[in-house]
Amino acid sequence: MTMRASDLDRVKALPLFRNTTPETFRDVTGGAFLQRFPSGTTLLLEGDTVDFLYVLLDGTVELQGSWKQKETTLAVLRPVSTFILAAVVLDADALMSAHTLERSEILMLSGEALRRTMKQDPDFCFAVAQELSGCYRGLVRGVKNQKLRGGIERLANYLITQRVRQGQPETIQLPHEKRVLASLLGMTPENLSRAFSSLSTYGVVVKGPLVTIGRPEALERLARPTPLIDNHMPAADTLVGKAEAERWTAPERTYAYA
Amino acid sequence: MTMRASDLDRVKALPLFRNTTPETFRDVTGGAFLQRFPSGTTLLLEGDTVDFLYVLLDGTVELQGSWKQKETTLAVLRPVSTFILAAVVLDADALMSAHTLERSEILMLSGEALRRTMKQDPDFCFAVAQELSGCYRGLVRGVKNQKLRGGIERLANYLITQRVRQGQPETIQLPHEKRVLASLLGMTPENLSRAFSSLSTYGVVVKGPLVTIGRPEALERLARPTPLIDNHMPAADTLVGKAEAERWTAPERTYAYA
DNA sequence: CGCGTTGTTGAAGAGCTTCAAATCTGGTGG
DNA sequence: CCACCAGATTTGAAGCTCTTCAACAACGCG
Repeated sequence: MTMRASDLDRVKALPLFRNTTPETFRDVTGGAFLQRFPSGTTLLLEGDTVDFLYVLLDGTVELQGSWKQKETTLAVLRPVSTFILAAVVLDADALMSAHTLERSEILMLSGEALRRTMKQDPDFCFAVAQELSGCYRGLVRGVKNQKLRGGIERLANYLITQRVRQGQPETIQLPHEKRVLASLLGMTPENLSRAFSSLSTYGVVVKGPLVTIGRPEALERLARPTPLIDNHMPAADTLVGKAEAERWTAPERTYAYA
Repeated sequence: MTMRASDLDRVKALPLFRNTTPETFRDVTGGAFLQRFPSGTTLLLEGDTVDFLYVLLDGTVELQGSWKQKETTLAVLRPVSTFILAAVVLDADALMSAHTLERSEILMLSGEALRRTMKQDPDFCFAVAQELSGCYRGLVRGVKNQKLRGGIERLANYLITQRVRQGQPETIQLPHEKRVLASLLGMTPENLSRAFSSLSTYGVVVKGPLVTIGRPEALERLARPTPLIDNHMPAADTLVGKAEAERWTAPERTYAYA
């Protein structure tokens, strides 16, 4: 319950709230409360009624879906991210469950208040629509990634995306356990392990959570990232020509829950 | 360009417009125009700038994504459906291409006008947010379907969904070519053909576009449909108990582009 | 009726999963 | 601080699923 002013500032900095008036922001965050959860806590189960918009302020949250004893990871969230916005807007049941992968700090905003405020403030409502559009497009990218690429290709593209996000270092750090990554990429842990081995041909060396990408160009030739799936800006020197470079200008925001 | 009044009525009946004021409806449909396209026409390519919200009034449209000479079907739309709403809201490039599978009638609404109207009418903006939420949730279902189920299971569930939508007849009709269905289900045409054969064990008999489901209970035991993925209401007599039945009450609208 | 497209079937092989066992690793209690 | 343990990762072997290629059959449109 002890909410630091800096926490609210971080929430205010989210695209969803960046341009809201102070009044609207107060309306939405009015009945909000901050909670701390230990690692491994289940926040929400598939099918649960959703009463709050969650905002992850610190820690890591995994969203997953399940069927017949199988589970799959739909997204791994890091601060600062909102989640289950769509269920809140529709006042519907959750389609995925959420649980913490680390000790986490989560702000819970009243869904009721959010819907009410949307109807009062068209600018805020528009921001919600934009956020939802971005989430939707993130999922479209995810489906294309899943249906059009094989496991090794998905891993290769994942590594390239991470490299870009981490500032193009030679060695990147995997942001979570490999079994979670495997589930996110739609494969078994064993298969992920073997996929990493296959990539040694392309200069990829794995040491625990550290992955060294020795020959980025070789990896990119295999991965063939595209802005229509991967939504990131690659290193300029890996691009073939100006025409191709232009396709990469102005990447959208990334939506982690995609 | 000849737009019948009945066409506008059908658009007005869409969830997106059902509760809008006549003024707002006029604002959005103001500069709209109706176009007729022959079968096989490409309406939009991945990466294209999107200037219009499309409304399919008659015919069939396929949405697909591609990568490295591969293509996959993301949705098959039938009247009355809107598409590429998310790209319009963000004024962004299309992530999927669209083309007609039959001669089609399509209404094109100005994206500019749509965005302007959203900012003026909070109720309409809220309706857009609801629509986007539904689209998002449709995709979440799609990802779960794709990642958690094998090919035969996806086909079995597809057949059950069709049976429900067509009013539980013993014999259903496939709404499009099998190769399109295969792509939608994320498999090759050959594999779909073999999947149909496998289902003969469960009372499924295929004759061209007609599929007879001889033993629905057997098929459901294999398919195990769930409201957290399939979003339809099954026949009451296939449910095991009251508790399970309750999980199926109040299905959401279905979003075909999911 | 003919031809091109669509659908089916067979065989081969690539990709992925499962099971089992052998490390490896991080975190905990002493 | 260290030994220990549970869980995570890797590796191997076997088997299943799915794709690919090729050939053939069926269908539908002109």
